[in-house]
Amino acid sequence: MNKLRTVIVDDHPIVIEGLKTLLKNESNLEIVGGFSNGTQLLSYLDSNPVELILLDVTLPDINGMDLCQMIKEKFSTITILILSNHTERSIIMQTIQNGANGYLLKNSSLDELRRCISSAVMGNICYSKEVVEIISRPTKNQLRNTPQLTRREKQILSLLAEGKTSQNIAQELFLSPLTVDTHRRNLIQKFEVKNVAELIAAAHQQQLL
Amino acid sequence: MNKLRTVIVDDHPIVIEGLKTLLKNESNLEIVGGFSNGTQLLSYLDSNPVELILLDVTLPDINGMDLCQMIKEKFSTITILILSNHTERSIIMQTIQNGANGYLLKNSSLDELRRCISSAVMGNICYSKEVVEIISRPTKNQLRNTPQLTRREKQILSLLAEGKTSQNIAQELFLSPLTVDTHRRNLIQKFEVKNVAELIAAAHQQQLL
DNA sequence: TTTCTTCTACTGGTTTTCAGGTATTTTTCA
DNA sequence: TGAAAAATACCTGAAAACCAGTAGAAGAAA
Repeated sequence: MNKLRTVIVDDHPIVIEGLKTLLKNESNLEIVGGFSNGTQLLSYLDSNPVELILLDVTLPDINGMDLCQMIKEKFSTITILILSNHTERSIIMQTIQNGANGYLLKNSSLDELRRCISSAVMGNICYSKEVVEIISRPTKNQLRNTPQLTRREKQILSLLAEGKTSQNIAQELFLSPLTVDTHRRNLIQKFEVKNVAELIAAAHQQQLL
Repeated sequence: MNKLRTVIVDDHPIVIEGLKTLLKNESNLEIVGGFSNGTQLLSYLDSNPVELILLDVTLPDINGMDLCQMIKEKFSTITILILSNHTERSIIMQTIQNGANGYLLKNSSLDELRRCISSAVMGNICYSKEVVEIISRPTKNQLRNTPQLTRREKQILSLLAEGKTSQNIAQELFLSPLTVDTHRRNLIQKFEVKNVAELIAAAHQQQLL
């Protein structure tokens, strides 16, 4: 098997150099480039074959998440590993959703990096250990504040999220609008929010929609 | 290394039997039980050591996502692999968030199952190939319909999601409430929704909040 | 410099929500 | 079977949102 042509993208040149040094003895890959912004990377990709990209999220011009998506759209066969300091769940999830094949924190060990590279190249999605924890953890926190909803309340909640008015909902469910109003009011109370807009946002955050 | 004590949970007894047969020759694991609902599983776990659970999402009493969370809270060392037919992104994501160590579709090959088991046991999160695709795919579809928002609109959108009224927002941004109203109206138009409730839901779906 | 976009602000009228209650009837389940 | 929880329904008035259209000012881009 040929060596994987690999590029490193990070806004700190030091990190690029560090990674180059760290990886130069790897038998299965060959660092063919290092870039400190997205534009450079994109123009390089246009004229050079690359198999693996180690990509930072924080870049001066295009953020790594968007960049990831752009690359995947054009060159779907390239494997992209995100190498970042961001520990927020939402960022991790979004990179994955944008097609990244893995997510590592920058303090990951070389072993983990190796492991993720080979795993990702084989088509897996691979996370470093801390990242696995981050992904799994938040649920409990979220669920702690999650109010218990009755069946009817859940139903009305989702209809509200569809932009329906109490009137509409009442018609749909063969209820009095006043009843729907009551349920709506109970929902707002249970979630401790001010109005339906915030209710929807809260419900979404707690994955109830 | 000892064999992994493994249980299978699925509402179809046939699937349980099938998996047992399929896995009985695996050198690294030993099937110690098969259950067709969550309650049975939970009471078994209370008095028997288990290292690996192959878990279905659709169960008659407790759904697999919730069950997963309950197990992880009590027995955090148990590895849980979800084995399901559900191909909806949201379900996959939620099982992972609830602590599952992997997600496979039931039509996965034995090879994939083997691969995921060993990967998951080592602390990874592992998906079967189709699942990787599902996770990565939707972005484009979502982003296609995403309206372009101006800076002000984004700002007001997120304030609306906090449950603030036009009045509140106007005060906060030193604007006329009428102006805020206009922005709100433009947002509702751009997203092609009926009201703020639906607006928030739509914005959330498109990861704008 | 002109055009386009964005941000700003207004009029006037209708509909809906929100906040404070109260109260009866079903379900649920211990 | 009896209590608790859930679902149903009502009242009132104020506040807020929604609808439809218009339009000037500032800034960016062509």
